[in-house]
Amino acid sequence: MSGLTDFPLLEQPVPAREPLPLHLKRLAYRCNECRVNDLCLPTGLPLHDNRYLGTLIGSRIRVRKGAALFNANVPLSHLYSVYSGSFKTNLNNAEGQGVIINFWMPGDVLGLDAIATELHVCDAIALEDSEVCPVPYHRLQAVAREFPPLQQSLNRLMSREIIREHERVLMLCNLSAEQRLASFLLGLSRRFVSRGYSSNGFMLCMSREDIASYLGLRLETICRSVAHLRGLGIVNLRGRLVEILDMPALSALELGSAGSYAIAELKPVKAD
Amino acid sequence: MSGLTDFPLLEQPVPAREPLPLHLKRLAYRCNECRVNDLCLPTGLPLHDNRYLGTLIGSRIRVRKGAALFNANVPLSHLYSVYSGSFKTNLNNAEGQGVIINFWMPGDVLGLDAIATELHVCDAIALEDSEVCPVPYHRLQAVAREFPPLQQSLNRLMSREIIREHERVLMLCNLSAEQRLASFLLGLSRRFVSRGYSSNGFMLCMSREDIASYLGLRLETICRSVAHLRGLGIVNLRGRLVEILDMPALSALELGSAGSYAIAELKPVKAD
DNA sequence: CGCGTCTTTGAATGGAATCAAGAGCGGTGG
DNA sequence: CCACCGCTCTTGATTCCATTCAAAGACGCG
Repeated sequence: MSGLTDFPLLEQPVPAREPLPLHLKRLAYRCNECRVNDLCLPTGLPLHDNRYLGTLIGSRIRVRKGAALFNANVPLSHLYSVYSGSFKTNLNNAEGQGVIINFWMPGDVLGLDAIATELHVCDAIALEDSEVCPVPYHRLQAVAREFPPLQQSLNRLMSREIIREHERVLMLCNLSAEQRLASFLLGLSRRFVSRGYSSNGFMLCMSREDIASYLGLRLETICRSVAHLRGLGIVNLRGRLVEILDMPALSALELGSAGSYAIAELKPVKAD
Repeated sequence: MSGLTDFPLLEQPVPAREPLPLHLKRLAYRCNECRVNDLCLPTGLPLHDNRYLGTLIGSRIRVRKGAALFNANVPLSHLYSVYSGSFKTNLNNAEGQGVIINFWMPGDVLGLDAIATELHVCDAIALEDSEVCPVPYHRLQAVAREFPPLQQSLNRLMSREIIREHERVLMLCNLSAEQRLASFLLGLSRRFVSRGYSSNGFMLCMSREDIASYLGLRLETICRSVAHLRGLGIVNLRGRLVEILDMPALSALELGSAGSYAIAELKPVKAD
């Protein structure tokens, strides 16, 4: 609204090909060395060019397990990129009904849904002790104006979030409880892989109730579905420790009986 | 990617305060006189300034009832703003299961979900003979670079779409069939109001099956819920003609029995 | 160890899906 | 004008899956 005058940095924009002033270099380096920069805002930017980002991102913030990173109806000041740990975002209506909108892992950017109104719409709660990189939103806008690839990256993040919600709706409308759970585990697995972790062994950072809320079910239904998958020998899931034993079978489950994998042939296996 | 060279217009950007060349004026005028420009891309732009938009928006395209404006997996060339008529967008998975992602009315902008991959993810089908204003996407990016309020407007549209999906998920996870229908009718009503139409009398442009898909239900369930609301004397809904008889009661239904409006007191009314 | 929280499992219930049949509606053509 | 057709919509009977209510077990933490 008020133009660029709030951001003295931008009145002398950094020339793209000249060496950076020292005070920028230190911060810029942070993104370059970050393990998840390819998932975060720098997505698609040439790495040597995220000097622009470096001028943006403040020092990391620690959030204790159970604490809120932000709450609904609070003005949007920063977007937050998860550096370590994990979060859930929660949408509540006036009557106290709520759902978990998403779980967020390192590299994910929180707060995009607040851009429309400049008020947060969700509560963001840390699922474990976590760290985030704060990105001052108005400054981001200004920098993105000077550096179009950054704007593009932001556009893509928002669009991808729309698509993710599309897929969630598809799940909620078409899949049974067990299919939803299979889909959830596969989704987590893929996300761990893209962060360099194992695809078939990982730790859940959320409770059964959180999973239920995310999948549009009750926690008892999650327990029953877990028990069933365990009985089929597809996953070994005890407490929050997940081990996927038969990835193809899990994928077949997610897709429903139409899949090429013959689910009917899976026999229950006695757990020892 | 390829910079500005594809867009000769932008190599001599229009100075913000000088009179527009004639060839721009004609098109710009179109947005100014459009009945829904305040819902569309020009949202929040000073009207005298949507000269920039005028350079963007091509002449309107007509789409026949039942025809596709675009299909999934097709490269994103344009965003489309609905000028008249209405559309549905459909997301299908590999197994042929699908859902309706949204219904689109004049002023709504279609295609934002394609920005991440530059491929459309949905099919967009006209529900009646319709007209859209095509907005070439790459040109839009370039113009938005020169004219930041336009970029802001685009950001807000995307963010609002994320929020809309949040609310849809909340509905799918928490509301009964009848509450979903109430919520759907109220949503339509509000959208008609913001377009200058009656809040309590309108025509549905979609079939029962489309409504069912949107609400995560079966078409028989829609029929039953409609019959029940009719029996309660809350709506007069016959075929595709909707008349909301008791708006407060409908709102109370949407919110569930926790609302201040005493649903229990509503007695079934004999239809004549 | 004891407490509270989270998780598991069981039995009964209920709401929406499914299966099935018939009614209404609009368009077409004789 | 009416008969016919296809499509959408409506209603009924039954089934099934997830919810609800309930109680006990496991786990982590002070």
